[in-house]
Amino acid sequence: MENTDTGENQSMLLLSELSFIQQLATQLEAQLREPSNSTIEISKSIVAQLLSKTENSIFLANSCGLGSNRREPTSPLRSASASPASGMSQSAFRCHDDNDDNNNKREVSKKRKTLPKWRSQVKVGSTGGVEGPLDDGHSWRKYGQKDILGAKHPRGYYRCTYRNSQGCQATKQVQRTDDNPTVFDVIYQGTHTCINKSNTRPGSNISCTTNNNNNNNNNNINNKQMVQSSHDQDYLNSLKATLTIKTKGLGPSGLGQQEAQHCNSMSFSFPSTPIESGHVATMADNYFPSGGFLPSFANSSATSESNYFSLSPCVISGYDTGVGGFGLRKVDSDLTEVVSALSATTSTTNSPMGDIDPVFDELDFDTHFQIDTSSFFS
DNA sequence: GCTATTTGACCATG
DNA sequence: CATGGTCAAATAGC
Repeated sequence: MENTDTGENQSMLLLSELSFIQQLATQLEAQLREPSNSTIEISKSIVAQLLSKTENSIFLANSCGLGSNRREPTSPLRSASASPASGMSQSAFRCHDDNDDNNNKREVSKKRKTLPKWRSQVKVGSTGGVEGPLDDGHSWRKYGQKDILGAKHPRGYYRCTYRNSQGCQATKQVQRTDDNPTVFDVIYQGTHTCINKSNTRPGSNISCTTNNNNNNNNNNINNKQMVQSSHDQDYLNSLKATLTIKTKGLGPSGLGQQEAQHCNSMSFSFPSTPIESGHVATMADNYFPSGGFLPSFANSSATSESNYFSLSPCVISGYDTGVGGFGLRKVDSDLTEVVSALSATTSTTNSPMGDIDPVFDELDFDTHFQIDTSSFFS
């Protein structure tokens, strides 16, 4: 139905993104014009946002069909065969042409998604704590489990509980690592477009905007996005003020290259007061070129401990070399039991949020989008 | 009775 | 053809 409406909203969103990019560029220029001792940091932040917003804009343009290819990833790793049969990718990203849903219903779903992905590693308590860590602030429903070749543990497949009611396309795969039973690999796919009512944690959906623009949320989404955009800077600044970043194992000096930096694990210590997930999200937004695609780190579950996560991309040794373009090293793992238990106790508070290692799926951005995250906060 | 999970089957992809 | 991702019927739990 309101296809055009949705399209317009997408366009509006795109415009707002572009507008924001312009503002950022202006700010950057101003910074460079009047350098201060914080210029570098600020500039980096701005650049990060620029990248993020640019990517976002590209994505929006593609998903809205502004480009010739409706959704041609900037680096078509996995979707190399974006064959016409890729009904899923289309429907998953459908911007305003979902009226043929009825026709493709079945076909659609079994297609592999080409939604943006990112990976997190979540560590649970060594005590086998099933609690908390996987509660990322969203409600997930398990829809499958699969034994993965070479992995000791099966992989669990989850989708947003509100998939049906709100059309939220977010999914995640959870797998326990072989190496460390307390560590789970979580691969998020797509962003939440749902309004998670059960989740009272503020901001858990803060940036569920970019890809799947559904139904009637468009206006809200649009607004949200715009608001968020206008606050990104503030968020970033406040984050810089409040975050304590510890870089393990490597001195900042030694890292000349992005790669090196990627191999450094960084951990962020949030203030004892649970940070607003909105902030987290925004930070993630700034960190992740994918812009709106952020994992719900906001492991908000009222756990103070959860306000900690670390980035250690190097854990992902197989960055983008592996399977199907999602460069994840196949971590053998399985999460299922834990997750199952979790789903029953998602509200548990003692979630020692483990390590979250965001890895961006090449799907939507090129490798040059790698951002020197280690220097954002210092 | 409703909702979530389990699990075998189906299907796309490489 | 092997593998991984998803569906949907059966089952379990509340």
